[in-house]
Amino acid sequence: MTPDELSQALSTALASAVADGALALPADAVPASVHVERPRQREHGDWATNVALQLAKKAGTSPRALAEELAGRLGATPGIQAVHVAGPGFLNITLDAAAAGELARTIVETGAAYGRGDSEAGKRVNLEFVSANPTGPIHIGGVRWAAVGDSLARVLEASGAEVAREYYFNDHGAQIDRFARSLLARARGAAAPEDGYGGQYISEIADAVIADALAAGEPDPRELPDVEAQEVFRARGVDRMFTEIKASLHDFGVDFDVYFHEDSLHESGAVDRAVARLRDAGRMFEKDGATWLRTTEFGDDKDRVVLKSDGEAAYIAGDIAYYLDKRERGFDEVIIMLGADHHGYVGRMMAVCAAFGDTPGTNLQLLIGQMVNLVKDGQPVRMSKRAGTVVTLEDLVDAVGVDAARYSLARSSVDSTIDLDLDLLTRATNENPVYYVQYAHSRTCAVDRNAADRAVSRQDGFDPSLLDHATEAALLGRLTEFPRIVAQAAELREPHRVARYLEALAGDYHTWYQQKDRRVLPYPDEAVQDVHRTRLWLNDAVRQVLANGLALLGVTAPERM
RNA sequence: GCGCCUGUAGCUCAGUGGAUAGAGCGUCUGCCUCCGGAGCAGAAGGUCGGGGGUUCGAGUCCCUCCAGGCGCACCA
Repeated sequence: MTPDELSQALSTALASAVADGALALPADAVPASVHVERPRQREHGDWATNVALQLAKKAGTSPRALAEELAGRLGATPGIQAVHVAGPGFLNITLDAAAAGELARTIVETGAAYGRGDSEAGKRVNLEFVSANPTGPIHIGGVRWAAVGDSLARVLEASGAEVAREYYFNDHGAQIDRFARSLLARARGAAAPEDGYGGQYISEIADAVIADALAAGEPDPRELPDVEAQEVFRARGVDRMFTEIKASLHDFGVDFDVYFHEDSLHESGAVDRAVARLRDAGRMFEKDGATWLRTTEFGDDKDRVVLKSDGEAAYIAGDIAYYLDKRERGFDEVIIMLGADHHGYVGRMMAVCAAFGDTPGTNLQLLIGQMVNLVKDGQPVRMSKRAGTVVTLEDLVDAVGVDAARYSLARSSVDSTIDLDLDLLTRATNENPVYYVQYAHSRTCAVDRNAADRAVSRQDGFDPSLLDHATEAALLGRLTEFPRIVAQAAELREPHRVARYLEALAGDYHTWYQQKDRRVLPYPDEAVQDVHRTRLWLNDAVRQVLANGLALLGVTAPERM
């Protein structure tokens, strides 16, 4: 019996009580589905509901009386072993072992599809994340979005959404000019320009640009006049950086469907078109020689300049055009993950969304994530290129590997600032919970290998009623939750819930495994019996769910460690 | 000054109104006579930042104060 079926049974019990006149509840107060949850305390059964507490007042009765009424009607339902009324009016439900144990077979037979659902079905989602500027390698802050964003995309896809992963490549404007000037200065052995970029990578990129140009049969860009030289360093430098970023993300297991170039919006006239459209809609006004969007009309705290008094487009003009472009490509939900240092954009971007006649929060969703801090010896370390405390994506992967990096970044809520310990990165990595989960998975695989040797197979003799131990009930209950966890992670845009779930599941598995009288394999002097075959189903169900969950996080599920 | 986020065990963090607030790491005590000890069982460790309020019930919702982070451009 699944939680959905149980919820349905409760709903039916309520409806019949109302129909009988046993319950004086208005028909519209009967919930279509009753919320059931896993109680924290094992003694409280497999499932619990507070529905009696919530409806008692409306029904003009006491919570306990209502609960008793429901318990009586529910007791006869097949698959339910016991229903108890507890505390102020909780309904605690225990399923019979066979009904619960059936799940092991269901999961194994469903395979990789177990956990998938349709809660986001029919949605076309554009998910933008990372979008780091091409003026340097991706540092630790961007890596967090890579890990979380890609997992979110996977979770949304598992819930039925069609997802495009998109990277906004910021290759237009003053930052890029500074980048180009920095490359040129370095190439000519001059000091970095004021507010330019000074990292070691600048030298490497500058050298690469020269090599690329020469290889292409072009003159040495250092010898060109300043303006032309800077243009060569800009174009080739950005291209180099772009290639590097793409490659390191790929090595991290993150591939984008679209790398969108900001420059293209300006070149194609998309910016002009978007601005014209807002102007026609009466959302723009002129003041002080500039053209403004009246974002205050939609809740922003101040109006925004879109076209500066010198005629140039302000940065937001690109964002406006980009948003419109995504919508015109047919995405009904445009999601953008941003760092906390960009949270000031929320008001203006939501206003842009509304100005186009769209619904903020639906057509446009901005997810703000907090920053990653570096910590050494318990003290915060400012990221500084000169001090060598910039941790890039590649540094992180070199230190701990892709699995540990992705997992540790994806297992926390993005609302929390993360402290990353520099010493921990360079020391032993076994403290990462990813190993706890992966170990559980490889254990299930070890059991499978040994089972094959002992000729224990899932061929015949599956008897779910044999899964009657407390540790088995706990494990089955946990396995039941997986589809809900995935749906919830998608709905709330919180993929870290998957990681936390896997840790709990791994814990339940280890506990079960450790029970000496619950071995999958018979002892040497013992014959293979149905209990062994049946437990193998459970073992394999756990393996499947661990594998499915790790896949949602972009982490491997090793068969051996 | 205004806005967003955070404050939970020694540390890093879970906990979208439920019952006795959890995990990992760290500390202490046990467990390899058989499926992998990267594991398990147990112990110690908490005014859930403070104070009000809503509710049958608040770590969770509301108000307020305190502390920390991040923002408040005709920069990108």
